[in-house]
Amino acid sequence: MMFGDFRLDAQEREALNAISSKIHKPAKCRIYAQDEPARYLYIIRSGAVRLEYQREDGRNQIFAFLWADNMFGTAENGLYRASAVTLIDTYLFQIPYPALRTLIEFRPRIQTLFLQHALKYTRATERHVLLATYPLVTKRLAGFLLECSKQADFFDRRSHILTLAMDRKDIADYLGIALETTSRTLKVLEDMDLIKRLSSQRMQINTEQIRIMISQ
Amino acid sequence: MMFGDFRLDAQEREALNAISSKIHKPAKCRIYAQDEPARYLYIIRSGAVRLEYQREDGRNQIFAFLWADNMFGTAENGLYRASAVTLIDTYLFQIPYPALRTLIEFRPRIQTLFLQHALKYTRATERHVLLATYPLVTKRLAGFLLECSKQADFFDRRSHILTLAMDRKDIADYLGIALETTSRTLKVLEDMDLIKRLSSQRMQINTEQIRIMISQ
DNA sequence: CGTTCGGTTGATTCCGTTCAACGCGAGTGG
DNA sequence: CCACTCGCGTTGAACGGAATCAACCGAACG
Repeated sequence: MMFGDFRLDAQEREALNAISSKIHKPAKCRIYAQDEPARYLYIIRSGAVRLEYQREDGRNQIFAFLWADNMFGTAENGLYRASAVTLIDTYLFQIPYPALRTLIEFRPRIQTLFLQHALKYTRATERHVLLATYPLVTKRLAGFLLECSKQADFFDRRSHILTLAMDRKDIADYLGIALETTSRTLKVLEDMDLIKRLSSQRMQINTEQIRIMISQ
Repeated sequence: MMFGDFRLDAQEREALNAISSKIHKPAKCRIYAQDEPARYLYIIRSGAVRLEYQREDGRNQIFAFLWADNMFGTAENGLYRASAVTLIDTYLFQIPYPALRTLIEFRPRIQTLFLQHALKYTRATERHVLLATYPLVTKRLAGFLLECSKQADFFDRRSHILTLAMDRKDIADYLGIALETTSRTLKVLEDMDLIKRLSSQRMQINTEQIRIMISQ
């Protein structure tokens, strides 16, 4: 990575802190809506957020699920490109764009942080493309579970138990499939002994076997 | 956009120029390969490039088609994430990463340029997700043609004639469909009077009607 | 004139969508 | 406490669209 080792120094961190406010949102709460003027940039302190895009034809596409330490709220022509909605109880940093721009003029080095995050988000979106274009839905979903299991907060490495913060519709809208297919395919994965469903939101997953299945 | 109005000043441009070399690649030439150590960042002066990702299962996924003024060559853990291949005769700026890092330490403001490009690429990738997840292939391909028609170098606004720099396989690998489907779907679009094929690489396209079709 | 490569077309198969019904737990009010 | 509803997840049957495998076409090239 280009700036993998970058860290803000104490002064920079404080300067950024000075213009940020800490805010809280309960679960299933809209933080902002698509096409609304982009006033703030957000950083997740804890919780989870989905970015969703409303298509002209009425369907919904989820661009990303975001976790602690991720950033969101980038704009296109001054407007938010997608809506941001909390999946669960979430705490955020809220940074007003005008103040941020001023800060960056004085301390251009801070941009590295944002460049770092932009590159991270881009990689995630590329992985998203890879998932969403698997011709077989089993691979899409299996790959999605692997992706989720990278989130330490929601995956226990000992017991291999994954807790999903999103519902079936969210998964379907992320992978571009019908929500019934999500259900059915989870069953297929269970029949292949790749996962064991404990409840609708919790499952034990066999990461090794899943990886093998995907690469075939 | 966050830094839509940013421009390098004369000094900065010169400093960046000093560490860049101008190189040339003929059509269908590999610039670098996936998983190779990332030594250079590239900016396209003229021409067109595709970024392609080789999957474990042997299939190929194209991440993006890039045109003049675009940047590519970002790394993950020091390695290129995808291969870069020219579609046509292409002229590039080649910027070595070590020199770039040093330059940025002295002139951190230059980073804005890279942040700008990263955000632009991210938006393109999000549009890619939207295209690749249309349930109907006709919409995927139609949307792709619209996307291509944004490139002034390859689309004549008067005659509405689009020149494709990529072949059928590339389009298929970009949209996640079979190459035969690309052919068939072009025929469907022609039967719907949305396009008129002049040759395999050139076609006249009805952007208005296509937009309407997609939003239904 | 034969070869090769990219593009097109055809027939069959299969996978995911659609529309519909059903199950189940949580919350609510009588 | 039970009946009812509501949201969410699951299951079933029929349909349709894209993949696959195969053949074919035409232009470029030696």
